[in-house]
Amino acid sequence: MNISEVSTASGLPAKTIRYYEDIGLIRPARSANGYRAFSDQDAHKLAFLSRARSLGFSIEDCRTLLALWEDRSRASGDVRKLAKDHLDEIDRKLAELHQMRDSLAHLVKCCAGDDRPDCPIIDRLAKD
Amino acid sequence: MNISEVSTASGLPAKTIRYYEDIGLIRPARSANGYRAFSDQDAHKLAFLSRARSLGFSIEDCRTLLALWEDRSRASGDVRKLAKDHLDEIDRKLAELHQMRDSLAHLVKCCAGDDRPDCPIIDRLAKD
DNA sequence: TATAGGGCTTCCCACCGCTGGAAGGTCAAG
DNA sequence: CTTGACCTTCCAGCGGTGGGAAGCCCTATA
Repeated sequence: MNISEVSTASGLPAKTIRYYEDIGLIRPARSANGYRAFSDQDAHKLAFLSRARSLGFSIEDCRTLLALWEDRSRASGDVRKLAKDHLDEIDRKLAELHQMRDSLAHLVKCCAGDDRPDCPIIDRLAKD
Repeated sequence: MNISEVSTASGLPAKTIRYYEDIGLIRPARSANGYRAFSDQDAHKLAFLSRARSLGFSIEDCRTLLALWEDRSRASGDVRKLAKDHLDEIDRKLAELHQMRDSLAHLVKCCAGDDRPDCPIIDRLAKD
């Protein structure tokens, strides 16, 4: 398989796939002409990576997850811990974003949004 | 005021303040010794920036907000639009994060997290 | 067989918003 | 006179791509 094929199959841009090789997440073979030659296993890995990334795992987490995937004697506890830590991090970000959203929504609601200069949003930022 | 003083006052790291000068958000004067000499107005601007950033506005949005703040003939509608667009963006991110969180929470809940290798998290990522 | 087009390669730069560190000038206290 | 805290500039790097240049390779058509 050439890169465009695994790209379509995995949903990852070719650029991203080359980057993943650069940082050692995958090691596709090379054809005689220098083109990357992806095996089915490479394609599976890329699909795995694509799904892990879409769940928000960092590249380093993905590296660990790949290793755990390939380790048949893994402990599911290790996977769970990684996922739980990530979940906690997401919850932290969610709380932060919610906080932002509520403040902002309140300000937007209070602002007349007309031609006059008076603006509670600016006032809040300036806090004068 | 030297940089450490406005840093403490605004809650922004000195590095960040220098960066803000670099990109033209503030233009503090200079003392004879080459040190930045911040006026009260500079300090106000930095506090404004700090609050705007903590509401998640991008640097470019902050630049616009600063200009609107200083424009006494501004239309509050312009401020409101900026804030509303940002709010919509936050809502988009919140939805995306919620989606991640729910998928991940489900998987974490389903995983035994013990010494055995069977793991629904890995299974989902591998989708074999 | 020549040529046109697409796909592939490597390489380097840009993005955002800082952050760290090195190398060196300045200032106030002891 | 030295120490140490503060300030300066500059350069590099983070994550995770994306854009684009320069150049090779492959296939199809004229």
